[in-house]
Amino acid sequence: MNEFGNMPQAATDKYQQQRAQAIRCAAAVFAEKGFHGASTKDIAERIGIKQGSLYYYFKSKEEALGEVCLYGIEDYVHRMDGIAASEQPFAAKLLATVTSHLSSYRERNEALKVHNDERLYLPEEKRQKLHKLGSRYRKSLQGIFQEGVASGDLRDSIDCHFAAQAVIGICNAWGDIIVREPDLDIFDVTQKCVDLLLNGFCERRKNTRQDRRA
Amino acid sequence: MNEFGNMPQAATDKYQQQRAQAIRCAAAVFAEKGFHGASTKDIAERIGIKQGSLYYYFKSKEEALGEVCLYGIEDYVHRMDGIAASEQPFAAKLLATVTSHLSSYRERNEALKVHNDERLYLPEEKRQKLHKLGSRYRKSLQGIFQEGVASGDLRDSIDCHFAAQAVIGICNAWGDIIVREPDLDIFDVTQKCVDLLLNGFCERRKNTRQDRRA
DNA sequence: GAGGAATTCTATAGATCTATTGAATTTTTA
DNA sequence: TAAAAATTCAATAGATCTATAGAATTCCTC
Repeated sequence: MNEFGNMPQAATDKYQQQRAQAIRCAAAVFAEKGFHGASTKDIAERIGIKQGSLYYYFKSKEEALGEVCLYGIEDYVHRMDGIAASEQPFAAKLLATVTSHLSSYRERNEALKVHNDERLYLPEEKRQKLHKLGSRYRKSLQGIFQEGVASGDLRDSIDCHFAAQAVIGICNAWGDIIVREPDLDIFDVTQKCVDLLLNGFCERRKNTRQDRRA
Repeated sequence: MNEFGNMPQAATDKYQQQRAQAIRCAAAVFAEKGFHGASTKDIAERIGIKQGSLYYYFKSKEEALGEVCLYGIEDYVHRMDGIAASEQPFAAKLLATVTSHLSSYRERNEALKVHNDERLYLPEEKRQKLHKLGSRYRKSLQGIFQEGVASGDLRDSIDCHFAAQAVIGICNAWGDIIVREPDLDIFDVTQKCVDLLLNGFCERRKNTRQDRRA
């Protein structure tokens, strides 16, 4: 105990590292059992400490959930910012986006799953914060499509909102599969995904502009 | 009480109807709070009975979850069987599939959500049964794509497994949105979805075969 | 290695929650 | 309408689970 009781020493490096480890453990447990199905005992055991000690790192179970959710998406939201701001042609941005999204599933699949499935159990304020991050992601993606239309790479009849959500849907569906099947090649899936988005599945007489570029 | 204790009278029509109503209430509560987050008291209150009375309709909370999950997908799996077996051209089957999938979200969104998010908390046997239904759905959809390739409507370079999962991903993403936004027109979303799948988003010089048919 | 700071532990209060049991009530049947 | 069947209820055992408090232990620094 220290002069303030058992308050954590948020300033120290060691504390922050151990907390980060605790967040990853919590992610694994929440991903497996869900927020309400996972007990603080489960999480503590995964970390290798006793149940009560968990509260040295988190004020509550809910706070732990918040940290896991944030950890799950902060990374790929930031990568998305970079892609959207970069000076690449449309097709390259789309490819980078899909690769990034699918890679997130490999790297942080547990935390990402928790974010997708459990964030609604967070208190309003925290949920709002995550919602804003998600919106930023969707808007960036939608912006990429709008640029594609403006540059003439895409048909001007397409609905960019629909397109962005469709991409997210495909990436989430295949993200789950990628997690289940570790031998799957992300780049291979990415290629198929981009091919669908650009060209569709329909038989074609003539090569498209994209095909000729490749 | 009857001669067998308080056993439910599974044979009677009234019992089956009330049980069906209980399943729909359970679906709503599970959808809102998740399986572990929802208590039997919550479910009973939604039905309008006391907590203990719930066990007249379900052997356990887990059984209730199983019934909700089944209710969530049985309908659209069966509709899918019908579509796959029908004698329509490829594009019509694809359109029917997407419409059916999106409509399921409107009609049974709570149970469907529960199936998607909570079925992993079911005991092995029940989960297997649902998994088989899901597989049947995926295989039917994949089969439709294979027919499309065989008939020349689709490029023979496409990966039908990828295609089927992509369709499911898009439908799930847009299904969620459709539930949140009641004013959205399902047919409009369906059209955009099929257009993406057939033609992609890319600018095109020549009309495709599908376009000319329309 | 002594003293203070940081970390973990034990123990527990108090609030759930599931499932069971037998009684009470309502509905149906004769 | 009275008996029988079906449905609901109240009460509770027993097993959780979260969060707290203060003691015990480990770690670091001088």
